[in-house]
Amino acid sequence: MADTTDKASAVRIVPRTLKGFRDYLPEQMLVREQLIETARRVYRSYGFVPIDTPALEYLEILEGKGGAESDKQMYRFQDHGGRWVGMRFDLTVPLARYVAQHLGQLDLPFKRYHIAPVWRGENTQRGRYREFLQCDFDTIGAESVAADVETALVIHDLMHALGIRQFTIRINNRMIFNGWAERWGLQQQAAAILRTLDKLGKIGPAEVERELREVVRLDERPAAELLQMVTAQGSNDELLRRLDQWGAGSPLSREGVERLRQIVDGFAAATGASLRLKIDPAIARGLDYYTGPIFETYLDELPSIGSVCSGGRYDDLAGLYCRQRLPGVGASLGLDRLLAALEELHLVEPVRTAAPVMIAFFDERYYHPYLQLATRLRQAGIGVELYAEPKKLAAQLKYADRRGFRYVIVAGTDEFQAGFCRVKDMRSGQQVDCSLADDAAQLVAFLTQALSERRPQS
RNA sequence: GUGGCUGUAGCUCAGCUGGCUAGAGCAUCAGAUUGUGGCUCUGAGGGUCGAGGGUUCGAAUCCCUUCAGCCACCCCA
Repeated sequence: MADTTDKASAVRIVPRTLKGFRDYLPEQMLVREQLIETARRVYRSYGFVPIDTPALEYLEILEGKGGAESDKQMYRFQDHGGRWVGMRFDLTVPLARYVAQHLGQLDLPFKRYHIAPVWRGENTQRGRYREFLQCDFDTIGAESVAADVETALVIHDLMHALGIRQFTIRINNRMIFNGWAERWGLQQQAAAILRTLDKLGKIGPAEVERELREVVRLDERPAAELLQMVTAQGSNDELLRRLDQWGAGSPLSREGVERLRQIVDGFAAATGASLRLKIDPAIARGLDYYTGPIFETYLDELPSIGSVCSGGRYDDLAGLYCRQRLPGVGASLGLDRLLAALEELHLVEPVRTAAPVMIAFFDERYYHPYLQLATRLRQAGIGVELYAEPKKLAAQLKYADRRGFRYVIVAGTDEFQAGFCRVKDMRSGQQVDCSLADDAAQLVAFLTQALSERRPQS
């Protein structure tokens, strides 16, 4: 028809995606899903339960909760009913609303995990997108250090389960800083000071001091004192001792140091390996709502990509939505950033198939027997893909090779008439014959055995 | 959001100061090998030179705008 022709030659819409928003190819999704599954397993192993919340919230719920910066980055608009709404930029603020709203139905301490996308309209960079997946876990309504220790432990187990061996959880306690600010009457400038401190790793102590003096307008003595604390180096024990001396003039600071000590001790007791948790007085974190211990997790081999799992304690987040004071502690795994890092470090094994076995669609006349064989194997719990069309065997094997199938089943007239099929191991190239008698029992047994053998871990 | 670099085939890139029908490697498809992949050889297909506009006899090449990616600042997962 003329219409069709016109349509084909008419202006085509350019297929494209928004800046910072991405499509995921199957091989990427297979890895993503695997990581998500791992995170889920670890969270559940500590008793965290899943929740979900809407992507969209009333603007008043989200506004002003993550500091001025997240307000600027938030996607906001009026919906069809003229309501001002915003897309969530993290999972912590929605959690606060959620807890306040459902307090009656929740058992405290409430331990939940939440794996969902969040949106931030900031400039993109490697490992930094406008839509990305966060994997949060938090404990609400527990003030004890036990919840802090557990947060560190979950991060530790998480990294381990994700196959990452070279990582460091850096920990600090905001109370130490807050005690200092209190002593000097600088609570008002706290946020600005923290923001400057956060640059320490990048611009160095001298620049930070200069900025503290000139931009934040600190006097010489408090600035020098702060620098002394923040640049302290040494083992966890040494740092605890020094920080304790340093904060001697402030009960709050000393309490913070003591808490840090308890976390380090608890972590060591649980893991027997305290090296992964390192006290770092320079960790500041820009987010305003943290009040206690704070965590950042860096990959030792790629620190430049930033923290892949961060969090901390906030003692009054839900206070904005309800009267009850609800302390909480938790952290967030940045799955997309982690994945970008793993890819760069070549730590992701490319997987292109979801099923390990392929049946070659080799002879059209045996279509039904192929279907029956596939069904039989699936019933036995073996993932099977029947090649989508009858085609040259060489092409099918090539496809199987590229997609990474472990085994290909080849059967044509000769085999079916003799009652067996050939099973080709795609790695070794070797073939074995399996009888199809007795509902293909031999084939099922062979594949079950072969696939259960653990792949050698890289 | 501000500044810098980049954008040529599915991928990685070449194409010098504007000038023949825009190339290579890998990948794809076909054949050599009518029922056996990864190697080899032969051949084929595939390009709005990111998009739009401008300068010019002539633009992948120069200018402007725009979109996207990367890097720095900022902030952060």
